[in-house]
Amino acid sequence: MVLSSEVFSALADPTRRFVVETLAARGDATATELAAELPVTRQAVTKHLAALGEAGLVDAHRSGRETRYRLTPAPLGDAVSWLEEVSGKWDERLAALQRHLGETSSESTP
Amino acid sequence: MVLSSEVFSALADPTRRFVVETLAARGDATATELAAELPVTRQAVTKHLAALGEAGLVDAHRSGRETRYRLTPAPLGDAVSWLEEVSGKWDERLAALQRHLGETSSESTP
DNA sequence: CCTTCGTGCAACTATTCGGTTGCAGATACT
DNA sequence: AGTATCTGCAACCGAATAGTTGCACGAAGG
Repeated sequence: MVLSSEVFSALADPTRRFVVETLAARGDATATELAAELPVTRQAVTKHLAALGEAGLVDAHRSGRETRYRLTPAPLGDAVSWLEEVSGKWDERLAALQRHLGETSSESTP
Repeated sequence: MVLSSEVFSALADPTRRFVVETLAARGDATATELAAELPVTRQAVTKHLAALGEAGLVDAHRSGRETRYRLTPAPLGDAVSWLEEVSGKWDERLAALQRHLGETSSESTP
């Protein structure tokens, strides 16, 4: 179970999550457009977009003098897989414990 | 869609993810036990466990002179919800775009 | 009682990170 | 052509973070 660490790191920052949400809703945006809705400068947003790009969550398309960023949500699925695998292991461990308690319910109860 | 930022932050660190995986598989562990399987000191693991605790992913139970940590996986579900909501929005935006392209396929294409 | 084991707390360090300012290069508009 | 936008790159700064070492304290066992 070896997951790209960058996905969770990318999603750890609130600004970056806002960018992801906005891209999911609008489909498209430039760094300047995103910065207009955020309390940070355009360059900060550019850095965040670079981080998201390294995580494979976003890719850039330059048309003319503006660069539009788009969501590539595949890594989100990887993250979900990891989370569900962990949750699953935990649940089955709990179930095993319940079963064990049932089997030994007639034994000593310290 | 306001998610506790701490969940993704907690999961951003590889050591912390290893701890979560281990706790999911074993159900129980002390900081010293976890540190034995990691290239860091016990104190580092304790700090990581504190971070996971702040994110609500772990809670501590002291019995005698040892403190055992256990997984509390509820926040993982919150993270999955957020991820699926974003993915969902993206998918429905894609579908809307497809529909739009279908409707306007006979119109002018500037 | 004394030793040992496990833990918790504090101080300190190096690196990473989010953010800024400043500037140069390319593209559109009149 | 000349000007106005939009972008990208680099340097710099403060705060957070992952890690360490050192020490003191409570619980078990001889």
